[in-house]
Amino acid sequence: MLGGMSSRDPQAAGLARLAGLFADETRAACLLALLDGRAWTAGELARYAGVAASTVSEHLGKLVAGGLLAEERQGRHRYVRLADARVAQLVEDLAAQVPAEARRAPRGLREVSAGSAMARGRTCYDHLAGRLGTAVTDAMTRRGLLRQDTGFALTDAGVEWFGRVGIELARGGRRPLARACLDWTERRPHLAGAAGAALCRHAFAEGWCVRIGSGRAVKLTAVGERVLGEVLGIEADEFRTR
Amino acid sequence: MLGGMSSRDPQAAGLARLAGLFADETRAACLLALLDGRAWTAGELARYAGVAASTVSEHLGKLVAGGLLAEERQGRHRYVRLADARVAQLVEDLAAQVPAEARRAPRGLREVSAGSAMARGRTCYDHLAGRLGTAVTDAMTRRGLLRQDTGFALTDAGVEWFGRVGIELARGGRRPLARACLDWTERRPHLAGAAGAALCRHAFAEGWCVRIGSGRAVKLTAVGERVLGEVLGIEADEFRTR
DNA sequence: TGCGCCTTTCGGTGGGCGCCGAAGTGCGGC
DNA sequence: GCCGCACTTCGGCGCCCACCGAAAGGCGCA
Repeated sequence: MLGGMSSRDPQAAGLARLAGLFADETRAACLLALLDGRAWTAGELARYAGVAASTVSEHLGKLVAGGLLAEERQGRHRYVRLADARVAQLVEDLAAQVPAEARRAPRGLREVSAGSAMARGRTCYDHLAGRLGTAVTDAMTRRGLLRQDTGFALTDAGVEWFGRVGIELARGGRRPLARACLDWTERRPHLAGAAGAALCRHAFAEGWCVRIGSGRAVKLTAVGERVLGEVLGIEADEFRTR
Repeated sequence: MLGGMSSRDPQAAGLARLAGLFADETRAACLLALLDGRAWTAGELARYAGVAASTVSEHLGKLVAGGLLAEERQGRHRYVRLADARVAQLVEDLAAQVPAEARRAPRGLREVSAGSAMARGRTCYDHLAGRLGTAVTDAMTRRGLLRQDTGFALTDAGVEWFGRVGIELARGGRRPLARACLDWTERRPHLAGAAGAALCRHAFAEGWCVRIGSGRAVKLTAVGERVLGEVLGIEADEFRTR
């Protein structure tokens, strides 16, 4: 009936090719690392993933060719980052389906404290995640700014809230204003989309939170704790206990 | 530095393993076929994918072991279907990222007419898609039953509408009531989630639409055209023109 | 009970690909 | 202008895996 079976169904072939980009442990590790939304050099990724520089170079070539990464050459460095928010969402969606038992149990004091810092707060591409992210999302839901009972959308009061706090929402773009992103550590949704990104950007700009070291972990400042208490009514211990 | 590099990062390993299930053209073709939400036998999938029965049998074993498919043995037949709505959403999400140019251009009159039937209306796992799906979604948005401007959620009026039409919404489940599903043919979102599934189930039960032959294409009946005009104000030609 | 269909198991084959080290290229710094 | 560092290219190795045909297993039907 058919011999070599070259290109039977382009849809299936495209899906397989796309999935193939994720289907390698080293490439998957790179994509997960890049979920912090920042640009990494090839060498950093090689050290992070524990493979030779030549190996990671080939992987990055495939990921760029496949449209998942954007690259920027600066002198002798090659910086790569996730191509756009759609790619970031795809990585999130796939990672969220990974069975929970396949998570790493931290070994040693160093990893435990790094892990708990990540659990407290971190960036997820361009928005806030961890307990910090879910606490903000829950508070917005409690206050009627966000509704999750019939889907996931800002309410009119929520749109107004953004304006009152001084965060500009870019309407009209192709990107949805609000969307749910499943949190790995909390196993509950937090606010993503254009509004989540704007909120995160504002939080850093206003000093509500700062990055811890060079990682994706994020720490709430004293200012941030006070402001979030004022504008969202979040109690201070909500960021610590669960 | 490191020899075998066994299990470096369980998260990355899990992601790679999951993606690996999609990363084969034959398995991808099976998953896309199963997106119609129904159960297929192993033999049907083998013929559809154009490979030997023994080959598809091995693939199904992996997909079941990986949790993507559920199987049911009936006599000498092995029926498989997508494990749950989460898996279906994952397949949709991945398929939606496939570059548009990788779509199959239909060849021959038979494929053209089958393709246009699919474009008019079809099921997408457990909800309606194609022009039928987007027409319903657009009408609900126009009437203020669904809001897409600040996310994607039913409004209070929308919840009430479901009750008035006689569709029971299962609240309280883990599944979101409304969620957007990107349509391949229309390139626009349509209603998915628990509400989309309930609407689709109701539409079939009330004879608003029927399946064409044994495929996933769906045809609106005269009754359905009239009822949708009454309850959503959809003009008849909205299903045909775009 | 025996035949036929659907499915599975098994052995074998070929190709694809992830990995490395070594050599090469280009840029920055001393 | 030379050295060093970041990255890339290349050759080669080894493993994994999709594929098939042949044979075996299980079930329905006559």
